[in-house]
Amino acid sequence: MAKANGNQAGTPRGRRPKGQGPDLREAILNAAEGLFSRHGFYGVTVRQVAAEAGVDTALIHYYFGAKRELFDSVFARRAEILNEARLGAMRAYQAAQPDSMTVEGVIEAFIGPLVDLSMTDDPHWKNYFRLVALVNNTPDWGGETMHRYFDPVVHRLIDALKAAMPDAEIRDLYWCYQFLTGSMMLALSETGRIDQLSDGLCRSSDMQAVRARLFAYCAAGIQEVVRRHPEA
Amino acid sequence: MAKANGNQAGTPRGRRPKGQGPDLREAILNAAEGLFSRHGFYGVTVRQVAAEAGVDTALIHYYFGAKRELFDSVFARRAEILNEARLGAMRAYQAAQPDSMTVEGVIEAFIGPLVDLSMTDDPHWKNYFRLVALVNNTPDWGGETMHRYFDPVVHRLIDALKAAMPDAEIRDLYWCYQFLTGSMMLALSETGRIDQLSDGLCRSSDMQAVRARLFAYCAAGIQEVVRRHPEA
DNA sequence: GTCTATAAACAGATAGAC
DNA sequence: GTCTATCTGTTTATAGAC
Repeated sequence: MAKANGNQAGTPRGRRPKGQGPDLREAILNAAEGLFSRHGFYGVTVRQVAAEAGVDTALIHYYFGAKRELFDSVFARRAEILNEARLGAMRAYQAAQPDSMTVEGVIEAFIGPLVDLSMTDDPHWKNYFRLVALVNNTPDWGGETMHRYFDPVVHRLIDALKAAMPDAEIRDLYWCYQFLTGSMMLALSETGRIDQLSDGLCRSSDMQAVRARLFAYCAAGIQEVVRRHPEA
Repeated sequence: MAKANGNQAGTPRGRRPKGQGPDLREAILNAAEGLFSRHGFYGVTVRQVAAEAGVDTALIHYYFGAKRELFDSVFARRAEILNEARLGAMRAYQAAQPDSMTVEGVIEAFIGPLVDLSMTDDPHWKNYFRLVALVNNTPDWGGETMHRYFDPVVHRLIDALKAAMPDAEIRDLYWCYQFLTGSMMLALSETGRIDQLSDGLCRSSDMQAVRARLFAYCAAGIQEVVRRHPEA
């Protein structure tokens, strides 16, 4: 990934269009989100985004500058909303169960909001989660991006887990978080793999099935690792 | 992804070069493997592969044809070896414990060979696992590719889990497999994310730490899901 | 704000010399 | 087998008309 040339002064990049009819800026972001999430950054051309959004390529550069800045705008747009939802859920749970937090309760507060958003009628969140999964799995520049946007809420999770299990080793919690996020992101990105593997018995779009299993799965795994606290 | 034009007759694509000095065919595959695994299919140009391998682009087309065929060749090359290693480990475990298989034992037979190969001095396996993780996370065409190469060994895992837990619901096992593979692939692709998140306390290259935790984590999770057998 | 037109660079792929 | 040279189409990005 090349260097992202910072916005020069004077260019109207990032400004919202006036409130007149269809918001083309949002249309561009939605189109880019869907395409990037399915084909990756390099697998999508600016022209495809323009065609999908029903605008010209020049307009995309007018609003967002370079292609990479468009991608960053897509990623950033829902990150704040998502972080608010998660922090709210975790705060609410910690407030409701100040002295009897369970591991599974903490996990549910951390993952639940994502599953809920994915089950909304709004299909854009599914695209966004696919995109986050893709970034999370990008060794090249994904780590830096995840770090910038999502580390605070993850540290909040680690703290809550530590509160629920005071004897837990911090290193174990970090590793368990990685296992957890791998499962969560794959489930949320709905790759269709499980449909084919199970010959239709399971459908990757079945978020109800995920909800019914993922929290318990992760909670049991974490507790077992903490219980053994390996020294390696 | 465009149509893959089938090999016309007469072209020497896929043939091995004669045994003379450095094997350029393998050099190309190794270069492509490393680059594709880090930047994805569209993020790598044939010219980059050629430069990395120290050959000309024309030679790549001579050996492999189109870019997509090169990618498929990279993916297929180690798939067979990997499947053999896994099937061997699972067969060996089932033979050693015919009547007392544990869930964790089955899991270890399934994941262990990958961790072992990753800990080898040969760095190419790490690249390959990164590549598989990337394909596994590609909604577009990844499912089909995974299906073609890896479904048999996964079904073998499902069967072994069912043997270890006769009362288990098949649907639960498929879902748990998805959770498991998400954790496993993320851990094996060594994205560096946990290094940054934990501020150096954990290193994603520390396969010993993975080995000490992942098996127990997955086994406990699966057993808990099976124990509850949700109906959703 | 939005589009037309186009510049400038780069991609995948092949023909043909050696 | 391997490389030089090149064709052809596409890509990002911008300048400027409206």
